[in-house]
Amino acid sequence: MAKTHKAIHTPGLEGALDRLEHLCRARGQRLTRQRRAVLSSLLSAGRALSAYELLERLRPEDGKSTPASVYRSLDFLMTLGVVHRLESTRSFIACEHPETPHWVQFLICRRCGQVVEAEDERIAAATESLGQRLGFALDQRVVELTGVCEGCRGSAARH
Amino acid sequence: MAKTHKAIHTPGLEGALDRLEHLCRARGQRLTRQRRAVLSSLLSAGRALSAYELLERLRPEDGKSTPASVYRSLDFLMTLGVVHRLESTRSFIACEHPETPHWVQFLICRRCGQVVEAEDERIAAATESLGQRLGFALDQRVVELTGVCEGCRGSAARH
DNA sequence: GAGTATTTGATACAAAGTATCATTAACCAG
DNA sequence: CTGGTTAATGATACTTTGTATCAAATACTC
Ligand SMILES: [Zn+2]
Ligand SMILES: [Zn+2]
Ligand SMILES: [Zn+2]
Ligand SMILES: [Zn+2]
Repeated sequence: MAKTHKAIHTPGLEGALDRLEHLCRARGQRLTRQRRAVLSSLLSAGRALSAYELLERLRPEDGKSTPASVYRSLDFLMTLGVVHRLESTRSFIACEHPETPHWVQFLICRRCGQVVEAEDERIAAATESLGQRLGFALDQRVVELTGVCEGCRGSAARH
Repeated sequence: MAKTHKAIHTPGLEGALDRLEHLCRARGQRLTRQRRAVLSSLLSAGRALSAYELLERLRPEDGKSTPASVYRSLDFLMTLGVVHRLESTRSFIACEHPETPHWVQFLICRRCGQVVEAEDERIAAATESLGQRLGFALDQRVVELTGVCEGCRGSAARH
């Protein structure tokens, strides 16, 4: 009944959890067990998960998680910027470079589900300038580019 | 019991329905009453509607519409390019310039719900080039920029 | 270690989207 | 203007995704 963390070796997991702790402290917000579990689950998944997939991964460790509580934790982690939501797949993914606040773009492979988080300055500049030109004060930018990744195209001779 | 169309005067409605007819004919696809009704309902709404809002607007004229059939019509109209789906608000909107196939961006006002459909070349070029750089063959680009429109900022002195 | 405000658990529900299969209707040919 | 054919719809039931409410638990401060 050792209750030590499972020694999953996800690169950067420890660092990410430390960062989470600091972020919470800096903002005077509480770091709860579930918030930690949600982030760490997303990190070790290594891919985007729906809220309910996430819930299932939490269950073994924490049988009393509910959809509402998972969504609450996800919302919290998103305001901290350490988790992003993919609108076009209704799923959530851990941020790949949460050091800085950022406007990012996602590239999503429709075959293997791989998601790459990019931070392209041309896109950032172009969207910002479009917003200004049309008189919008933007506060959220969803840029999700779906297609087929290189690997999948390679292994797609037929079909 | 006159079953003539209601004489709603939405600018461009007739033109849009004609275009729909031609598109269907050109592709050898069927133009059904419901498909016409869905497009015309979206057009006269003049804003984005959720599938269920749309369903309610269809009901008075066509009491036997169901969610499934509405979604089917929407999917059809989207493949034709005359309707777009807004991922970030889970809603649908008639295309504002369906003449040409296009990659568009949406600006969405979070206060009044206004949606502007833009076709910005810098964004198109930048996203395409990002895709190439990362090895993705893109087939879908979701660019949805949310903020507050000029009008709403004006009338927002307080709050 | 106790106090307090925040978070969570439990429950129930709302909203969004899909599967299946028998029936209907759009289109075409004649 | 018939039918005949095939794609689309209707009916039904269900899955997935997301929220509201309020009492109980817990993270943080002192
Ligand atoms: Zn990020
Ligand atoms: Zn792939
Ligand atoms: Zn359009
Ligand atoms: Zn507005």
